[in-house]
Amino acid sequence: MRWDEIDSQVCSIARTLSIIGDKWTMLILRDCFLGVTRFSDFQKSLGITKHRLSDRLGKLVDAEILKKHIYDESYRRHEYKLTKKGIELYPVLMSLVSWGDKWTADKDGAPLEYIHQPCGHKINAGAACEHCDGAVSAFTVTPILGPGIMKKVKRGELVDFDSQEMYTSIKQKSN
Amino acid sequence: MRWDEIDSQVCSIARTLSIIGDKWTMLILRDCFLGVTRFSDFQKSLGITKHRLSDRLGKLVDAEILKKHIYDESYRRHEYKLTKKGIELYPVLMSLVSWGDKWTADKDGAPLEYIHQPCGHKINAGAACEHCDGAVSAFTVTPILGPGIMKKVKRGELVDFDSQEMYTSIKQKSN
DNA sequence: GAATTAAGGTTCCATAATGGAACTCAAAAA
DNA sequence: TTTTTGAGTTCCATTATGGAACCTTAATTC
Repeated sequence: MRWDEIDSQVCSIARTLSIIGDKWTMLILRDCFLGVTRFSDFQKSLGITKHRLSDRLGKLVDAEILKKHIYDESYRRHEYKLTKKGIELYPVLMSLVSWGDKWTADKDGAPLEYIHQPCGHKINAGAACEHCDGAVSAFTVTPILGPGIMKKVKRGELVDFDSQEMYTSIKQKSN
Repeated sequence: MRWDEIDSQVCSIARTLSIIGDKWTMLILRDCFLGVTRFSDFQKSLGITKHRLSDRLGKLVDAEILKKHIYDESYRRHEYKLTKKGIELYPVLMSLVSWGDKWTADKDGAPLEYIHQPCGHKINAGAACEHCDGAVSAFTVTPILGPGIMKKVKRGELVDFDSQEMYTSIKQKSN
């Protein structure tokens, strides 16, 4: 079976992966959840080639996971924003984060941590807040810089880390 | 940036995807959680070519997500079993299922449903049981056949559906 | 007001990943 | 003795990807 036939399987996982199971697509979505909206910002953050990014964004728009909005008529420039369908992919991303934090993190710890707004505590597990058991969604969580970034910044590493600007803007939002 | 450099990103999602972000790997893991252990069963269920399956299983073993056990010394035949590290990928799979059930299911509904053993109810959301709010893990859930399979079977479709045997064995386990 | 820059792409080509089919190998069954 | 089965490998044609260069429109800079 070729991969482009995989969505014919009677399986929600196969059908989901036929849409977002591409190598780059999940990282594009990660950036979306962190507030990235413009073509050039995705490209800087990911280091993906332009034609590949163009193709992937187009497919996400086709799948109605992202929507293209024009934000400057004279420039004809747009931003890509998550739809409701896209926002609901949040638990997928969060569960990847949880697993990655536990099993792939370097000695510095998690690069980002996630705060559950209703209760103010860090989220540890897949899609439930350890502290209050409340439901977790993209709207109730704020990302903050975690030790995995902070320690490296303090040590002067990450100087030409392309995503640093992004993380700085996150930090400001969370202050 | 090439994909094989992606694990250098300071991001748990990127590092996780560098291990399991491959097109087929998640589907192999899906089968693992459904109880598939043998090379030929993976191949039948997935329709993946043998050399690709061989490569992917090898990488999962290298990543310590699967462990190879010999189950028949004279035949030199083995089975692939999830390690603790692998079992903890369960929330990732469950969140893909939830999203897929909601956004990609056909009119028949979800192909499989998941029962939370402690309370006996279906799981709806990412990683929490709707009914009792208890924690969800691979050990406390039993898959049963959902309407998306059952209705097709009743209509006589799926006759040469390769995975049918697998689903039948699931059904028996859950009876 | 000519040249440069920026956003958001597209085109071209060489390299890498993948699918399909055929082949291997060892042991058991017919 | 031949065939079958599990678990792979090898070979080759097709497809996907990365890198670099190019394009277009509008704005800025010299």
